[in-house]
Amino acid sequence: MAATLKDVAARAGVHPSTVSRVLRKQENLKILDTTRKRIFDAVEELNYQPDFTARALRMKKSFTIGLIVPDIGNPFFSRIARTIEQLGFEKDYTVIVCNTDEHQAKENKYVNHLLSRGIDGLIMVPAQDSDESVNKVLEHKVPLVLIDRLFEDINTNAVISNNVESAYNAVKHLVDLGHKKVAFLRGRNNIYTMTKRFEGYQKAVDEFGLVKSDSLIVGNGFSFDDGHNATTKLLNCPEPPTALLLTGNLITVGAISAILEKGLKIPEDISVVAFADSIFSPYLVKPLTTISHPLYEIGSKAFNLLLENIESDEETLPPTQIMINTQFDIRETTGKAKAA
Amino acid sequence: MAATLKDVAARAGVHPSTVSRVLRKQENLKILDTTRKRIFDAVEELNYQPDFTARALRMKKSFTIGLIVPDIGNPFFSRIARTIEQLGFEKDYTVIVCNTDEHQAKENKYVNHLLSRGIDGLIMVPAQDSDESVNKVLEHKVPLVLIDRLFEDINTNAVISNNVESAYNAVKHLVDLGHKKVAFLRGRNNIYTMTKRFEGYQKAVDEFGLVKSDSLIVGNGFSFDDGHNATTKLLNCPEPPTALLLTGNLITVGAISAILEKGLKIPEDISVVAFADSIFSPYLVKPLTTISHPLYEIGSKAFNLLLENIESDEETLPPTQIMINTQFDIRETTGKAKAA
DNA sequence: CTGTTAGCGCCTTCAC
DNA sequence: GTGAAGGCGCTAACAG
Repeated sequence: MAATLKDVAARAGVHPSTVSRVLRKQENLKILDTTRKRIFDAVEELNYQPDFTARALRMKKSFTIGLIVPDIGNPFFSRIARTIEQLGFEKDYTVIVCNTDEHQAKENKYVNHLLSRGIDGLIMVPAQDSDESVNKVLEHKVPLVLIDRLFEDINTNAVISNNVESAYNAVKHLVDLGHKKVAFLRGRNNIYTMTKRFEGYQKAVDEFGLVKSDSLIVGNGFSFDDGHNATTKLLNCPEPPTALLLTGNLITVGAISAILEKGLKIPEDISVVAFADSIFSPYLVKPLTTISHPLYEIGSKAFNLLLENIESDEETLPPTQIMINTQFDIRETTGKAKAA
Repeated sequence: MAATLKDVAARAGVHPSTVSRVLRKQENLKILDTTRKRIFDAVEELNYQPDFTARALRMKKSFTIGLIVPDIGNPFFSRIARTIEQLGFEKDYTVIVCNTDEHQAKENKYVNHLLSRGIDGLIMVPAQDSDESVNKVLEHKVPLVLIDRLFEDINTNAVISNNVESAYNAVKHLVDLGHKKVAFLRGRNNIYTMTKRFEGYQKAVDEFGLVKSDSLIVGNGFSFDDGHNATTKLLNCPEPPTALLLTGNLITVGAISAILEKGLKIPEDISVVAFADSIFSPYLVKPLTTISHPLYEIGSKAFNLLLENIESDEETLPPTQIMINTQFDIRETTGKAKAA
């Protein structure tokens, strides 16, 4: 078994509490003479490491934060996670990663679990079927920062993107290229980002007098298959759209695969703009025109906001919402609309 | 503050230990009469959740496993992490994710930290500058499974790939296409996978009488820039290679960008085979010929092996090493060698 | 079947 | 400056 405070104390010939003090107190707040050396020697010899669990129990502070995301396998989330973990490391916080797979039930289970673990704070991308778990966290007065999605009727800390504007600009770009019929491939319905992006899409459709039809709004999931199926369905229409607005990494890959399977050319036959954050985007079949996120910025803003809340003496700070601008890169998957 | 066992006990008019038992013991092993109901009611009313930290301290079991990888932002690792987390969830284990960035110092710090946290097991991709941290984990008798890399002189559990064979086959494929001058872009040196892949490369070079030159062995890092710079250097040679064997996701993106910047065509001017695990691989400039890993399989094999070790009564089980075969997909980045 | 007692390893009063 | 005592919330061993 690992050495304990008591062991160190015995070996150094002092009381455990003394060891505890020496090991933790700032180097010399209350100066100790040679005891100090004896203790450090003992620590060295016994290879003593304080027991984190015991300390957490006693201090009601775990130096642990939770990170709940839909899918850490998705580059968007994994790169944000990377940043958060890295900044946490610098501040001695450790992060527990949880995937909800967009399931509310999993999210609830995780939230309960993390709460009972005594995490110091939580960063999460809510699955958003309900606000149950968010409220639970709030009730427990555990610092919380939402990323990418939020509930408009709950005032929480959040780091989100300018979805409406991003989608609007993307469609406008297509309009400038002569497109009149633009499809919107949404991920799961009722998700904040989707609602907002759809809002931007709609606004542009109305403003520029594009073809408006429910048949152009397709998809209901974030996976490769979701993207593939929705696109296939679209392309099988008698008069398919000439451009696609894709709303996620995996959806994008699925859509591209469906287009290629159909033997269509991008952008000659169909243009594509995607919300995508893969490092591979610029090197696809055709370099992909994307709306991408400054992932490091999102991760670090979220982490710092959380840390502020954790370290604040106030029980709860007034919520802060940070808006991050996406980046729009016009590359080669968007081109002139085919003449009708 | 959250309710405690004592609170529940008081409210139910029983002793805390009784509550503890009722809440934990399998539904009816030793049957309790109406006390049970009183307790459950109290739990309900107080919204009681057991404190995980206290339980961990008492039971010396944290239901937590550590996962140390170089960079969770890299799809190879993030997708493995996803699997491990998911399987952990099913078994009530929670996972702490750590990025080493290939730095031994960070790895050591993390290992110490995780150990002092009392993790039940550890899955790691060692940074491999030294075996210090691996040995430390072993000393502490904490179940350990290595992924992707191992130390040949330390007998540990591990899930690795058939690197030698994979690299050999890739080069052979190039040879079949007429290539005589194949470059090897390695990631960080002294890393198990690199050594092995290089071994396969060398074997093929020797066996098929390819051009053998140190100038064809370039690169020393896993980043985009590493891939970009190494490739640029290669292409600036008076007689550049006609094919490249790339050994990582980011290296691949960097290499492709360098090739395109030079105005060269893939595969007409230069062929490319990559160890790559991005979902985007099939849809690159040219669909990428890849050696890819069954990531779910790697993650689940690793997790199950770890779980076996955690749950075993033996203090240490004999180490198991599992070899996983990569998949070779010939797509369109490899073509006939240019006539000299 | 349920209460009592003890203690996991640590930190924090409060004395001396 | 250092020791002693108590307890964070829980479980385990032993009584009854």
